[in-house]
Amino acid sequence: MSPSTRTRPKRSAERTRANILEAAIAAFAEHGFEGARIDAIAAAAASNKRMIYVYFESKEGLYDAVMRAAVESALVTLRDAANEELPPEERTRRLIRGYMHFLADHPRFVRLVSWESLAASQRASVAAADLVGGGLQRLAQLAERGVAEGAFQPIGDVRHLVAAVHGMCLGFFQRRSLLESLWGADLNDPGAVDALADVVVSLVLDGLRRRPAPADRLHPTPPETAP
Amino acid sequence: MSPSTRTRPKRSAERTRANILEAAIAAFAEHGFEGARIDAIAAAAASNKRMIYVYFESKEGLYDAVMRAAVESALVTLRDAANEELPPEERTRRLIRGYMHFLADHPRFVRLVSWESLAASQRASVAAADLVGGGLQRLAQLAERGVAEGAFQPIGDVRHLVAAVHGMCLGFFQRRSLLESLWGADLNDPGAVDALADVVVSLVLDGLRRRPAPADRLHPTPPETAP
Amino acid sequence: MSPSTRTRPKRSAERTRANILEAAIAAFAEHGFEGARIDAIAAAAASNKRMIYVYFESKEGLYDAVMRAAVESALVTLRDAANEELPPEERTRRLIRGYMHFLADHPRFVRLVSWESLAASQRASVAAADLVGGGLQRLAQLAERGVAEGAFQPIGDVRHLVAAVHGMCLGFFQRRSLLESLWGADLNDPGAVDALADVVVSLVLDGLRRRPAPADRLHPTPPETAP
Amino acid sequence: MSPSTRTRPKRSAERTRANILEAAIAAFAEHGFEGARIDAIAAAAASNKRMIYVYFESKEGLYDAVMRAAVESALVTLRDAANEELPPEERTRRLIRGYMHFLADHPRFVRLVSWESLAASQRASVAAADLVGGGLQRLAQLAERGVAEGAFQPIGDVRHLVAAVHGMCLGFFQRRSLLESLWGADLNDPGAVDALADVVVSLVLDGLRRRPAPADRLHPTPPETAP
DNA sequence: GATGAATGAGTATTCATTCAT
DNA sequence: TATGAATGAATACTCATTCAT
Repeated sequence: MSPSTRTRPKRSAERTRANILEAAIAAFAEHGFEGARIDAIAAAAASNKRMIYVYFESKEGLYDAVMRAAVESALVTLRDAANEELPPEERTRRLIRGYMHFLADHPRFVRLVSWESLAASQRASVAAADLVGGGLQRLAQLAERGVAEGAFQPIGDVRHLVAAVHGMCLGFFQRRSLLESLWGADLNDPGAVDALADVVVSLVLDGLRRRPAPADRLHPTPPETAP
Repeated sequence: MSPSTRTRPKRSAERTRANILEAAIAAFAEHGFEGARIDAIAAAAASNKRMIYVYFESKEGLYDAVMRAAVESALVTLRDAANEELPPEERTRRLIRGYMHFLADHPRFVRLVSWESLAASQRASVAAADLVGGGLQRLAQLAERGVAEGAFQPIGDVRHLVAAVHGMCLGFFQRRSLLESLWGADLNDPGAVDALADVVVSLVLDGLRRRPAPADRLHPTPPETAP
Repeated sequence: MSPSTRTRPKRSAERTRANILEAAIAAFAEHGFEGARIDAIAAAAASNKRMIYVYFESKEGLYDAVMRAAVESALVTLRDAANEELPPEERTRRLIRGYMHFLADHPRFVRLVSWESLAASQRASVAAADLVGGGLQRLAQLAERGVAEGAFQPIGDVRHLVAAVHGMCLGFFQRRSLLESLWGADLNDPGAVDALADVVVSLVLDGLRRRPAPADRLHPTPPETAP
Repeated sequence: MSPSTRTRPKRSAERTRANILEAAIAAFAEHGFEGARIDAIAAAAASNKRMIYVYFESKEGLYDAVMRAAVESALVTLRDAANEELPPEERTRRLIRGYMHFLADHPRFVRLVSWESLAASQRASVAAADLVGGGLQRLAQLAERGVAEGAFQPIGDVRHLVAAVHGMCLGFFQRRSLLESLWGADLNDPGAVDALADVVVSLVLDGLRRRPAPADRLHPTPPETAP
């Protein structure tokens, strides 16, 4: 019995599972946990309702698998960007750009995370919270390194800062359609996403307040230390 | 006490309507449109299911009333803050602080808006979108005035900036419980909210990148104090 | 206390009752017992739901009153036509014409009777059955008098004949809209009703079969008495 | 007996569908559209409520299927009778007898058509109207052929005549229980139906008015016996 | 493993009817 | 007498889940 012949049925089983998962991702992203319909998922997967229960045990089980898959794919995509060795500012720019492009390219991920954060009180799918929590902590470490290296000034709690940046980036894509119609823009266009990312980067690095020419920079910014 | 002056009739349309609306706000905020149960709302309002249909026509009608009420309360709270005549930086600080305190004080509003933005593709409750859209546009005008007055440097599209700030503020409270447990903080504490708001304000006004202070920075920020 | 002042409230009470009854006739005629809505009737009567229960005790009570009123109005209209002293043929013509005009002028009566005959198995409103039954018996007596007077030939059971004629007449108006659209006719037009009545009269009196000229009429019709 | 040849699987879509349809025919015939209860139909079909929606989509869908089935069965039964090549009088007799026996044998059909004609204004189930309308037109053609062949004298509009006959026949069975109790007869007895049909036939062919027999009337009615 | 039929608990909605004023 | 609010039982319809083949 060659391994290839033994693999055939398993292949098809895996494919069924994958089809269901794919259909479920689409459904849960679109309608949320309550709104998604098992019937519709089975139909979209060109499979049978019973199979969902065979492979995933219940609607909740399926939902968990969906969240796990989404988080996993996010991790894979984002890990690389975070690990590059670059000067703090450039690393910041890269991270923000990378994250925003990921969000732009994965609207279903954005929606899944959003639904999940709303339902968090009721269901116990820790996956998403872990992802966000873990990601935020990692970013906080990077930011602290920037401070330690003297590139960044310490404003308040670094973890707050990180959460703020995360909110900015995610927010654009949570309100994607509203903003697109408000701006007459199309966030499928990578150029548009770059421009948006640049706004975030500028804001994070330089802020909004106009300041005098760099020639006479002698004191650190906090004005109350002045007199 | 004559019966005609009795102010608390047991059968009062207004009171019943208000009870139902209150219960519905809680339910829709907690479970979203699909997840909320008419039965539960009627029970929580200590009223009868039928009354919901008398006063609100349908679940969707009730939902619309809830959104309208939420948006209205938000507008009332925010209008004042936006209308004050103050120098741009101070106005910015006030607006951000005011908005964040509003969000901190109205977690149900945060959830309602979040559910709504997810369901926007399916339902046509324009209320929330209008609020956010309108609010963003108003803020954009304010920011542009700041630029015109020479207080702000123009970074990218002002509307992008405004959306970014909105995302920051709202994001904190969308992920409220996650962040609270991550930070060991309690966002019911006004002080904690102030601190968070200050991070946002600092970020918006000054950015993160450390730069030498200008020679003539002798006084606190308000520019109009310089003769 | 003059009778006129004492009558005032009674007048208004009677008027309320009459309004309700009128609205109920319309509603029951249009939608039948199950389909009629108490709410709609109260609204159409520009009165209050409670009044219906005050005056008629229940939906069924109201329905009974409606049937009684309908039957009564029918009796009033039809009694005269039947009591005239005329030769049998003319009386037949008059009766049929009169009945058909009554049906044409009272579509709600037609519908009420039709609903009732369908619901007869379930409700015990004998009124309509009595009317039809009583009317049929009266007609049967008239027909028998015609036979006794030698004007009519006895075909089968006279009661069958009467039921057949009743079915013809009523049937036109039970299928009124279908026939109107099929014929391109308008049964509100008295002329059209007359024409229709003439068909019935001709059929009843002379039948369809063409027969030889009247000159050589020597024997009574029944052919089996011939040889 | 191999399992594959087993003809009575406990789970058979067709059987379930048929059971539901049968139960629905009974229910709609008995109570009409509004009065029929989905719960009761499911119970009577020894099936599950859900199945009704799987097979028929909605109560209205089920009702349509019921009407379609009823009409179809009527058409099958009546088509043959109408297509026979016979002399006009005999064809008339056959048609009337056939139709009346069909009505006597299918009381549910009578009730369904009656409910439908009352509700016609509200629902759009064209089936029944089409049947009656189509049937009437076909009969009208037959009658006109009789006139053309010289067997019938033209009285008024042929279409009126046909509607009248239809009303007679249907009317007997719409008022079935009333007439049965009035006559002390049982219309389940084919003989009784025949007698009733003969009344209709006599009326249609010869009318009621007594007239002297024509000289050459030597033989019983069937004209083809005269050489 | 895969399929389609079946089910029971639940969901929004409606109705006739009855209080309270 | 009249009014408007309230109610509980029912009604059409839906869903996740489980048999039977």
